[in-house]
Amino acid sequence: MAPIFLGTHEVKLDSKGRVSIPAPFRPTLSRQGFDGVILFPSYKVEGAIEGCGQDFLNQLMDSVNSYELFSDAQEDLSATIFGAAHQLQWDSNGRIVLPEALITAADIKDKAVFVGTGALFRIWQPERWAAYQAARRQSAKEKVPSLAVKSQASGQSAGGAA
Amino acid sequence: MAPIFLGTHEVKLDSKGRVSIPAPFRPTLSRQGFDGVILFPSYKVEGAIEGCGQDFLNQLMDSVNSYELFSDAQEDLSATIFGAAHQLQWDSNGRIVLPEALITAADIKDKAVFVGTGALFRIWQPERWAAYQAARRQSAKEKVPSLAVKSQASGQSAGGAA
DNA sequence: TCTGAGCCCATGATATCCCATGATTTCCCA
DNA sequence: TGGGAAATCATGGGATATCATGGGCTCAGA
Repeated sequence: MAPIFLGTHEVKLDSKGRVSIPAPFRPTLSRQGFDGVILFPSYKVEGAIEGCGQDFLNQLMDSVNSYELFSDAQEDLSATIFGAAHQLQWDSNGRIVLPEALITAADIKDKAVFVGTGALFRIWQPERWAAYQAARRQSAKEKVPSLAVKSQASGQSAGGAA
Repeated sequence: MAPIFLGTHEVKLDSKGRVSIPAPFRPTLSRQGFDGVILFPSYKVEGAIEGCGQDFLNQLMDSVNSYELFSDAQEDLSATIFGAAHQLQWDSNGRIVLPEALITAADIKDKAVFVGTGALFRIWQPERWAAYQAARRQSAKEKVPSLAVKSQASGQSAGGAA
């Protein structure tokens, strides 16, 4: 089955910087080979953390490998994504410790929001997520009226996947 | 599981020139045959040390052999990589002694950064890495979006067995 | 004997494991 | 269909293992 992350889940950071991976995400991740997640700063959206499982990472590796060895494009990707990525295994309660670097990058304080975006998910500071979501909605309405209607009919899910 | 080096780890050189191999890298390396690393001056990036395990070296050998025997390209690669490579076994605490030649080449003083780049990793002098990362990130932003999309789109069909 | 490399032990800091708790949610049965 | 029992989940906190690092000791070669 295609690994799919859906929905929005707000969680708290405890005193140790731990967060629970939303339970619905866990089976999807486990199925990909290991009980954990891979996190990296989003290369598309400033201030968000990108999350995925082993599968997506492997695809990324393949993408990278399809480039000529030591090519510029390979360089950019490798240095940018792999260098900033964290592979984190969750504990017996399904929690991980968010790395300091990512907490800073996303400006996360005591709460975080996990947002499923299909093949991967994002982690946001709650207010930022709200703002981003609002902006996206607005943008969709202005630029693609017909899509906005279609998107409303199919529910909330279309909003965050852009 | 695909051997993958991820993340950025800063370590210190002690008075004997020893550095700890970041713990997350060690299982990946051990799985490739021996408890150690192979280091060589980066072919692509001036001032960085390239690191890998046995697997990547084998892969490199194959790729070199695919060039015409005695070609210039092979000559370059062989001389640069195989000639200057060091095979280093870590001690009971997971440390290696960085060879003088590599320390000089990378201009490393008392700190070093291990950066995972997927199939291999790099060792940098911290400031150099920061500068390089910033440059690459910028470059990636301009070039990578199409790649990212490609990778996502192919996600549903391609198995994760890489 | 001197020098250097490798080996082992010590230590503080950090991350991991494990158990406990309250709040929901799910399930089952009447 | 309503109520209650059981399971799941998010969260807290203490105990334990791991890691990075520092320093001393030993053996080999010069």
